[in-house]
Amino acid sequence: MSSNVRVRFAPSPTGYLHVGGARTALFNWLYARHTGGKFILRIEDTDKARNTVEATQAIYDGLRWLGLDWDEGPQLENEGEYGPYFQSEREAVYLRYFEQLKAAGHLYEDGGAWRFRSPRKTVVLEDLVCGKISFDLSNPMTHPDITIRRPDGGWIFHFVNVVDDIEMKMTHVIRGEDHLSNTPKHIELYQALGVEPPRFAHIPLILNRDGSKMSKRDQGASIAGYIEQGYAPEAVRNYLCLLGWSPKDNREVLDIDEIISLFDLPKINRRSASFDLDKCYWINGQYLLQMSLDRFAELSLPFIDKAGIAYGSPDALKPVLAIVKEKIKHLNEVPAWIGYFFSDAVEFDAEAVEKTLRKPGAAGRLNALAARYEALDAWTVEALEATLKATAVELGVKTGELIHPTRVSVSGRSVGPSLYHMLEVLGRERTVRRMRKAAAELAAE
RNA sequence: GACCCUAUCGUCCAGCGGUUAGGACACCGCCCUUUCACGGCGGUGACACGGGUUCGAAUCCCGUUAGGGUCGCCA
Repeated sequence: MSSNVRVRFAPSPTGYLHVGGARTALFNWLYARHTGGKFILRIEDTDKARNTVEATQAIYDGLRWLGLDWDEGPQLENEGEYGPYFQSEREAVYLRYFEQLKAAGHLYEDGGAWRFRSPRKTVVLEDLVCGKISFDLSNPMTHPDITIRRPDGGWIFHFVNVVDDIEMKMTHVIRGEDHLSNTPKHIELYQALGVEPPRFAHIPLILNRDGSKMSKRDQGASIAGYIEQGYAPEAVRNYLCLLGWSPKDNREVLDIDEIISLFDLPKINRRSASFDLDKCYWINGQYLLQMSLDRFAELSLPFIDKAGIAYGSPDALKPVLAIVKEKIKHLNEVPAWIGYFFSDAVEFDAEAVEKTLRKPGAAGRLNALAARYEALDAWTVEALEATLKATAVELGVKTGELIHPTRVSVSGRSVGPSLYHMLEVLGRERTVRRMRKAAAELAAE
């Protein structure tokens, strides 16, 4: 399916990609993919002070991480036919439109700056999300003429935004509701330029749990934070889709292809949404649980490498990841869950040692089980379990008296994957050695 | 202050004139499991308030209140 729909995400470089911005980009992207139209990225860098290479990079990184690929814009082999896609490089275009407005008498000078003279009428907006809204702009006190050019020649957002949307042939403008009140002014500009305005869709804002506006410092505000904490991009994207949109049938964990086919502008809520990190966390766990081992390994690798775990080859990693995968909620937890599989320098959790290893008789039980394990024919999950249970009967203790000390002695932790699977992957030699070492250290105390 | 938007469990989302107001997260029980999770079952918990319209209103209208947004030579 293809169409003439053209939508854009037009961020200004601020050094990070805000979840609100990411969600706006996402909805634009969804609409483009749903309609078979084009998704355009344009960098609104008219504010030279904040405009840095790193700040722009953060936008690319965030969008790419979320899988929001753009069809026209920076960083592409073929940027597209309506470039440049940086406002800082579009001076000539703005000048042309500026002269056009001036010649038609829409502009007047004010202290070196240039203002647009409002026609002072009622402007009616047919918003795809908010419906029909009329704005009475007749009072200059409450609706002053907007400035479009500074005395230093710099351009103002309202003007360049409209000019670019005209030049880049946008059919729909999907943006945050914070622009709703600016829209009648933009429409006046379109009309003065003799251009039919695009269709507008103002999407609700994302707020904090307490209803306050989300700022850079708030938990979950920056996309970079999700990357660092080990969220799966598909999970965050899924969660963001649910903020203001739903498939209307109570389903929540949805494949992106299905979301694309179901997504549409009129189905977007009008109510602003509070950001719920708990739910995002839950969705992430669902994705981790359901994803393939290969994908899990791919996403885990950066965290494993960063922790400096010497795993040898990726093949050695797979069996370990396979048994911890279902336990993990955040990818950044992976190193702590797998470290003891790749190093004998096991970190012992003080509380776990205290509660299980230091119990009376633990050393003796570990040695007894270690001896049975050393003599075991087949090192399999089934044999490991049967032997442990038989040993417990022999010793006249509950199986837990064996399971817990064994777990802590080999992994240093009281939580982990299923014990028998863990031992199977760890191997006989290391298992027995670690159990005996722990027993010896306990005896020496 | 003016203008604009919004108002269903703590949070997200269903509901679009007749429902015991549904699902999810979180929370609390129980089950499963001798770790931690997953999973299963159950529970607490909402139509902001006041007027209309209607046989009948969470749903439509008006007002009040509350929250948010805009009113820049920021974007």
